[in-house]
Amino acid sequence: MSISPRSKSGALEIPELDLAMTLNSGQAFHWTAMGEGWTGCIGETAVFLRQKGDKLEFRGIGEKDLCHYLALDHDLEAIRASCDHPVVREASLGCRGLRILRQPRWECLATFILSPMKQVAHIRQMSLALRARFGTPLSGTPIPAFPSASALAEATEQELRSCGLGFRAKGLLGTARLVASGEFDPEALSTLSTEEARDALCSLPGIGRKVANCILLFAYGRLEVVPVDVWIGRILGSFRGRRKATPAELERYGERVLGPYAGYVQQWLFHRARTGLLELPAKKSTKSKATARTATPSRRRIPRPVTG
DNA sequence: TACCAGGTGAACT
DNA sequence: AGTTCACATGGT
Repeated sequence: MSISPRSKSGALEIPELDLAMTLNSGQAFHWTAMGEGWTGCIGETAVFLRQKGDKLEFRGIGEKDLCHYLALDHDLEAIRASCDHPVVREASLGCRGLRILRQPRWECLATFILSPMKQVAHIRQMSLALRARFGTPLSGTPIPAFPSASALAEATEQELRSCGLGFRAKGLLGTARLVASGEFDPEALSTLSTEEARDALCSLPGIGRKVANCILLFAYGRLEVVPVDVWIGRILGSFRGRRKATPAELERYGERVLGPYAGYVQQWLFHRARTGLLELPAKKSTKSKATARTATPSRRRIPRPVTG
């Protein structure tokens, strides 16, 4: 793999990073395992990454940009300490090293328009198809960047559908046109409050509350927001008890119970549930807590997803 | 085959 | 303001 032959490279000592878990946790969808490392790109820059223990080797990108993308400045220990819910504690320990990335705005925004009613593996397929078809290959590599808004705005809905987007093609095309024309500027959201930025995102076709929250979390560093998808809905519902709740109620509940870094907590729960490792206390056991802790049959497991 | 997936938007009560 | 429905695709 020839990534930027004589460009930047090096190695970093990382206190706490699980690169594989981070790149596979349903935030970014384009990283590909290559041998013991990962190839992909950060914005318009082709990148190779490899983690060996506490050492992170990188090629193609400068240290500063890499640290920004991987959010190595997030204090994970403090974030773990910010929520003392017993189920969260267990999930947080199982997700040590999982970091919420700082993704390029347009790329993250467009990719999450692909996400409704799709599994992570399918979002990956669609995003890779868009890159292959509409993205420009990065210098000297077979890796295409995510297509610009202009590139997608010039496509037809049928062309987008041919990448497997289904009904999502219309929203992506409409949003790409608004961004390409300058009518909507993703960069301008960074100075707005979270509420204002969310309203702005929700004005775009194909973006509702949940997708807007994903974008705010994964591209704008709004670590307090809680995207409520089917998984988080189930989990928060089980935290609350059997009473049925609207998505809005679950989101408010999550913001309150999961603490100031609710977005991080949500990501731990999502990742553990999706990989089949999250167990929840039985909803109303007649047994004592001590019994419930050791007797595994009294615990309820969140159903495993259809794996992709 | 039937069911599900990091939902949204429009049309209903 | 809450509920219901259509919307594409691919995997188990």
